[in-house]
Amino acid sequence: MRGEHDGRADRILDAAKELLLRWGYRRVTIDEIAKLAGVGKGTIYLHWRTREQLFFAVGAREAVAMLDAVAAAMRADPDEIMLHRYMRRFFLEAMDRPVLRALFTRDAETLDKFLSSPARKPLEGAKLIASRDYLRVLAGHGLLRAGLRPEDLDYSLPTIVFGFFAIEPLLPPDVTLGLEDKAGHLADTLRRTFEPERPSAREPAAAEVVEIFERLSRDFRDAAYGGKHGS
Amino acid sequence: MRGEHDGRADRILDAAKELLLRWGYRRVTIDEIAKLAGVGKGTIYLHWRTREQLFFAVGAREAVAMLDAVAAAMRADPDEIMLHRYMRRFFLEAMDRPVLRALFTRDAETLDKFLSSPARKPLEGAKLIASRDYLRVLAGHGLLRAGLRPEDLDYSLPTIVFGFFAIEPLLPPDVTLGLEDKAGHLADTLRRTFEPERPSAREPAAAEVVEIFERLSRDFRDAAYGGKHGS
DNA sequence: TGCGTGACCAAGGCGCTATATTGGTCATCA
DNA sequence: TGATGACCAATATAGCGCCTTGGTCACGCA
Repeated sequence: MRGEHDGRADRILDAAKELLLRWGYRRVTIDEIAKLAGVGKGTIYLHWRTREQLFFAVGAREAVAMLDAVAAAMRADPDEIMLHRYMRRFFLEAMDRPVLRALFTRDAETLDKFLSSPARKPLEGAKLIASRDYLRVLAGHGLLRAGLRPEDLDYSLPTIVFGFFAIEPLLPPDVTLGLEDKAGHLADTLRRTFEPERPSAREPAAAEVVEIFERLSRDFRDAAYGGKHGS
Repeated sequence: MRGEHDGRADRILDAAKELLLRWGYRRVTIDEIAKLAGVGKGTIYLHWRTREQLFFAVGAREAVAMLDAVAAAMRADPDEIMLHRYMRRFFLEAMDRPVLRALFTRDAETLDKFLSSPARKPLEGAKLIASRDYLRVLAGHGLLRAGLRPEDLDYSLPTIVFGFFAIEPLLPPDVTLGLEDKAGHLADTLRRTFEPERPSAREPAAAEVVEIFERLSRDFRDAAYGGKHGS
């Protein structure tokens, strides 16, 4: 059931994404997606079991693109693996991708019921924001505050990051602050709260961290295209 | 039009609050409130112009109670004026008051349309979380990080605090963390992000700060009982 | 004589039925 | 043997009276 990679799945995901952003989750029908993608309706169900799974795949593919950008940046500059640098990029990359922006800012207009749908679960939450593995590597290399254990971040880190995303739809329209500024404030908060004043060298940890994000990216890719086999 | 303080307004607000918490904003009718308060329906409109204003007053009165508790704590212990101590108490006091908890966690079940109603505006936002005046006093007495101006906090501070409230309804039911722990994490974040490592003495600023919160409390009290005259 | 009241009214909400839409299946076809 | 679209049950929507309810105000009681 896997293997036919003529890009048909991507054409379908492209169609679903475009219609999602144009009309919002509730108004997009499978028939429309099939027509726009140039396939029969049944074909969609050869790739994903349900409508929900299909839209989950749309999000997962965006996450893959973002994670790949993150990993590339880390390969180019090891400093980028620092928690505050990573989350800064995370924020910027996510806000630049309409689907992820809608997801993280909980845009009810676009996502509607999808916000509370079970298929979303693997996408949301701490898993994506910062895997336990990543934090363990940081801690192991002296890149987190002394005495701070990865599990200490389970609550604080996602909560702080969540705030910066969730506040977006509530900001008055006349805020002069740009995305870069906001990302900068987020990074500053995380650096002061979770990182040591004089961190160790980043290079020793870089390869390991990059590998973690590459694996995360593969996981999301598998989840997106292999949705047939459940989450 | 002001002056009859036989506690009638409070009886009405008590009734509105009880019904609000029991049934949610949408299901509570003015008739029910009047009956429970033991007054005629028209009497309610002698105090507030609209249903919205009445419910705003319910929230404002809760805010008054919270601000009074805050001011009392500051009077008892000047250390309490520190930003991280204040916000710790703010979080705990707000989460302990069902109406404020619903307001700050954006509990849609309870508040429904009231969440987006215009009458809410004076209640929400940075005004309540930390007035510019308060931050100016802190800065003036060396209780904020050097070089940090009050307006630098306009975005970061409410955003961080908002995150800790707004994450609440999204937390899995099995989180073992208690309110005190959460408040502690919030305080820790704010202290490390916004306060100096070795802050000056608090006493010199205490009286000024207390006065600011007392004034804020009075403003909310006026807004609650004098709703007839607009927000 | 002026505060408090509840009958009153327009406006919006709610339930009900009939109709249309649509997610998902599967017999059929190339 | 993979792709398709007619088909179906389930759900959403539109239409439409009826009922509820926010807000007013003429009246009467203290």
